[in-house]
Amino acid sequence: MLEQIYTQLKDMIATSLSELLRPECDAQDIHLDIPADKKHGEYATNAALQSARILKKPPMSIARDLVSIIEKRLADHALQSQIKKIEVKSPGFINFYLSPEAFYQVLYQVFEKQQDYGRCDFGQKEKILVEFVSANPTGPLSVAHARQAAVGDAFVNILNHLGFEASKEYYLNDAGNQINILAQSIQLRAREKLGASADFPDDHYQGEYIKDMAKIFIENNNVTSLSDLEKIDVVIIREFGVTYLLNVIKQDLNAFRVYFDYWSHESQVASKDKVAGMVDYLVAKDFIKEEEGALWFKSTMFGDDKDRVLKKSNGDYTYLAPDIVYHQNKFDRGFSRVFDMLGPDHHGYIPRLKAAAQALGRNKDDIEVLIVQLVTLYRQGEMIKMSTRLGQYVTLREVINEVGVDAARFFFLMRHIKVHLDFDLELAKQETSENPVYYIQYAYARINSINKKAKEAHLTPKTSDLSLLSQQEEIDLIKKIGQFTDTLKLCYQQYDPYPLVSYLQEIATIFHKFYDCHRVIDPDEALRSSERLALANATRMILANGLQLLGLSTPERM
RNA sequence: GUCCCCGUAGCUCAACGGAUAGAGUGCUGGCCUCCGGAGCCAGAAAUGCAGGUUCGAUUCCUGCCGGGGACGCCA
Repeated sequence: MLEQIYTQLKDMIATSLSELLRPECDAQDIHLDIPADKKHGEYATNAALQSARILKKPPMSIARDLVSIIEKRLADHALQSQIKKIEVKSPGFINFYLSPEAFYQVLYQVFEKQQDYGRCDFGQKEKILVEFVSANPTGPLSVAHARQAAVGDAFVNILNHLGFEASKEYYLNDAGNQINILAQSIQLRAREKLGASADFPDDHYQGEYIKDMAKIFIENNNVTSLSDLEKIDVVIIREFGVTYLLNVIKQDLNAFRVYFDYWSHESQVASKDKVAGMVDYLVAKDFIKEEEGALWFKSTMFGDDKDRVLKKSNGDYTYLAPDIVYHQNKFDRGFSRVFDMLGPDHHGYIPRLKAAAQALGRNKDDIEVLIVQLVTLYRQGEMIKMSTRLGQYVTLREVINEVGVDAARFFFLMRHIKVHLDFDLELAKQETSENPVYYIQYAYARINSINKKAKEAHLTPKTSDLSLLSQQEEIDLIKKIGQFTDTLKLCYQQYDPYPLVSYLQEIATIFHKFYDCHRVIDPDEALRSSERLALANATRMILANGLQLLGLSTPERM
């Protein structure tokens, strides 16, 4: 409802302004904002300030002219009953104050839509594929992957709530060079187990889990001697390794409550012949050049700063080649836009991907790359050093075991994706009472507690006379509830679920204040109690929806 | 050398180009005869430096200083 008022009001300001500007020029973009300070009303526009230069008049006088036009138009408009007051404030802002009736619509809507509140057709069912985590199956997931998992999962949930048809995809690099190294690593560790002393190269996977895998492999295949082992093709070991680690990864993700819609295997979607076919296509399009015995993708044609090797002089393809095939595959599957979540070390890869999109005949914005910055783990203020190569890193599983899924997911979500994240394990675990996720969940639990008391008192939520909700804290809460959908849209615009996190903290704060100032169940005022109960339950619905979108639980009690 | 991210309160972080720069934490002091004190209220405390664009800059642009990261015929 507030959304409708917002767009209608914005339209009205735009047309009124263009009346003022005529014939000089057309009205440009109108900004209608929600002021940070509620003293400035529910909405505010800077239209007068912006047109001061064009009209060569003082902003204040433009604002007054604009308001008189708006008021004239308002006279026979449906909006009139929704707007209580229009005010001009120095240096030229126009502030709009809504009538209480406008706010109360929000509550009706929440009760009507329940868990579907906030759903809209904003996304127009656009098919979007979000690929994230996509860690190579060469070891358990680390905390860096964990951040992507939490962010990607929440982001897709939000997109779907906004009316997109978004899916979660994990791309499994099961064909590259690193998989051969994985197989060799297992093989070497198996030899060691069987008594052979072998050098273990630095570029092989050093983690202890490789030794465990070697042991299991030996047992599963009844290998009792070195000669038994020699008879086994390394391909068998490779398959064992990938399958085993894929299973580990899936279990870790499930424990983290992240479930992917699709698992694409490089070996299938980008097989050697498909890659060769893609190269042929690019050659035919003249996007390929040959130099120093290698084939280069002429990505500079599409804005990249240098051309990129696609096929090495030794005949092998680089990572880029199957990746282009893979992205074609995504488009072939009917997705109109694809999002790739990558680590900051891949930011140089973005122009290559955008170039690829264009070489495939798509728009460069059909591939969007979301760079998720690194996570630094701390324990009691001490930084934990990690190295993937040495197999020294904290796994997702360890974080889950130590701080729990809710706290872990929340910590990964509590910063913009573009900034480094400091994650202090002790903070997430020990100071639970000061942990922001509990602050939000506590608000939810409190409402459940109120509901229990209400039931005992035979009170039910009612919205028959919402005008009883006139206290400042009540109005503040209703207004915040009305901003839920806008917040989700902001998440989409920023390609980041963070705004929802901050919104939930804010609404929890407002609720706690409301709770502290006013008794919901007031034995002396049954009628008002019912209305307040309705307000509390609308808040409960928002908290539940928001927490669920972020993949956080909604504990009835704490 | 080129590119990316970040410099805001003691610490960790906010602020679609807007009005008096907000939270948490820590510090000081208050609040349950009552729906859960994992809560609420009050106080002190900040935009790295120099220019530019703008009616208006923490935000955008340029340069500098400082911190982190990336720049392979690796994946």
